[in-house]
Amino acid sequence: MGTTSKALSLLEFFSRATPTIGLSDLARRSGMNKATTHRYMAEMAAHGFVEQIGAGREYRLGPAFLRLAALREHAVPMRELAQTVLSGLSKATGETAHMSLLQGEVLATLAYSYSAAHGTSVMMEDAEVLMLHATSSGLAVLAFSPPDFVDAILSRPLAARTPHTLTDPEEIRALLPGIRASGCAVSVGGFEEDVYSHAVPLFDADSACIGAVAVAAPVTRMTDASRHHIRAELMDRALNLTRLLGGFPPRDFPRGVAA
Amino acid sequence: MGTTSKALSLLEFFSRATPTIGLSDLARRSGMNKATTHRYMAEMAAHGFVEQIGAGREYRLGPAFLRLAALREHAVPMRELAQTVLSGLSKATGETAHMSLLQGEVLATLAYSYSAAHGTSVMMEDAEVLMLHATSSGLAVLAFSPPDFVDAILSRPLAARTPHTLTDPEEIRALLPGIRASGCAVSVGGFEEDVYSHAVPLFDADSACIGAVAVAAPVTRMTDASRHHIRAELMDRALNLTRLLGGFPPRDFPRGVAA
DNA sequence: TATGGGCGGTTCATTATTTGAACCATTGGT
DNA sequence: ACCAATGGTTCAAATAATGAACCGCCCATA
Repeated sequence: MGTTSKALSLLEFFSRATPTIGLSDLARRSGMNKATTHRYMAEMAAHGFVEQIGAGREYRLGPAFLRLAALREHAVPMRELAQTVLSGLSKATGETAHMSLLQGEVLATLAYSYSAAHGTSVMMEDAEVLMLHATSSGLAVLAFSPPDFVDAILSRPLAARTPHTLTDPEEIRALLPGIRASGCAVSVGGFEEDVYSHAVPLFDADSACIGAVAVAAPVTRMTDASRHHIRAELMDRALNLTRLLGGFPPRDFPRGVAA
Repeated sequence: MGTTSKALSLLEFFSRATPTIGLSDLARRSGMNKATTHRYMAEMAAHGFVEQIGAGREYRLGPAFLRLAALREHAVPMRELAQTVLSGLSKATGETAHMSLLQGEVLATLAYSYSAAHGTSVMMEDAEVLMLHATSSGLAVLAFSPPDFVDAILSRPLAARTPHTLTDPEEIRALLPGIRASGCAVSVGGFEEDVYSHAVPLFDADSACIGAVAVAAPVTRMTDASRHHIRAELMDRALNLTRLLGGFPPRDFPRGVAA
């Protein structure tokens, strides 16, 4: 791992929960030397990737990201495409639809859409990070990822987000063939209690899995009929989104509507 | 300059005009060795900052920026950014600085900052609403807005706030090319009597005009020297604010310091 | 008002990392 | 068949990163 990687990895410590981090704190969290941390942050600050704020001189993410995100979106209007597909999906299912992209070993939420069909909906956060083992989206991605990647993920400790989170690597591994066969992963209460979630993977131009689109509903609202309906809509629209993004499903991806 | 800085500087070569760049091309543009360039890009690709696309394996900005921009947006509200820029501007000019955003067909004041340099200052109101035809900010916005928007505004009755308010649509229209050329609009007593006001437009990520930042001074205090000084500071800092907000000035926006 | 512990930031000899000319393997045009 | 590009890799030489100890500061507690 090079110097640049180490510097960039410092950015991973910023999140919704911790939007600003002090120098010592950051050094502690990252396990890096304080001097090293300071040098990295100073270099990134020079490029607008981070900036220091106020009295404590704490660091936070910088303005450069807004500019670069705008350029990215201009070059690849992924978010815009995703948004329209998700709007249609949430409208068709009456539930919350969201899309997340694989970034390293987690999924980052890129876009979501709520439905006004019911008084309650599953709520999402911007830039929320989803564990691969704890969500339907994660399972969908794992099922269509290379074996060594799956091994790498499942060899790490699997944190339980809820009492229903699957934490046994072999149990998870056993689910994957079924997901590969159906093209759709399911998680009940694995990430949030009382959330029933379906997910279908997304693929890039090389048929590599790059993320997933999912529909999340309150468990209380799920019936056999709604499950079937969600599954059909999700499969159809996720495949469409893959195509819109310029990707191709793998040759063995189940194209027909599953039973 | 450290390794990380050099790696990050590679990102500067991506723009709207050149959204994707090949390895050799990037090495050539940056003046770096090809091997070095490749190592940098590989490290940044591992973090999702860039990704390779298609046949030529060209690089483009990666999806990580979308997530980090969302976090930045969450951590730093627009008002706070505006406030710091305005503080600097009022301090530098010794006059009142304010920023307003286009909301429908009027400008809404978002933030302002007074200076303690003089015994008197132009006073502002919170959330004050500014008419587009009666203020320097409004003229700045009109000058950089689409023609149909300008037509819509100027076809309505134009109320006179003071005896000096411009109310003739054609007279206003005639001012716009000059504002476009200089990047800076001026109003003397159009909104409040005895107020001399300069304004520079703000732009979003699509180079659409979203508002303006302005400096308002008592007419009695204005000299050629102070006008020139205000204009220079305003241009500089307004452009900076556009950048901080993740926006881009239009390509034809006058970047150099006007005479 | 001392004092101790936290903070952000800096130093400099030691050390590990970056560096780049030359090198493949491919591709596409002539 | 060739040439000139491309993206990518190698390895000894050279340079840049590293981190324990340090500074000055602020603030809460004694």
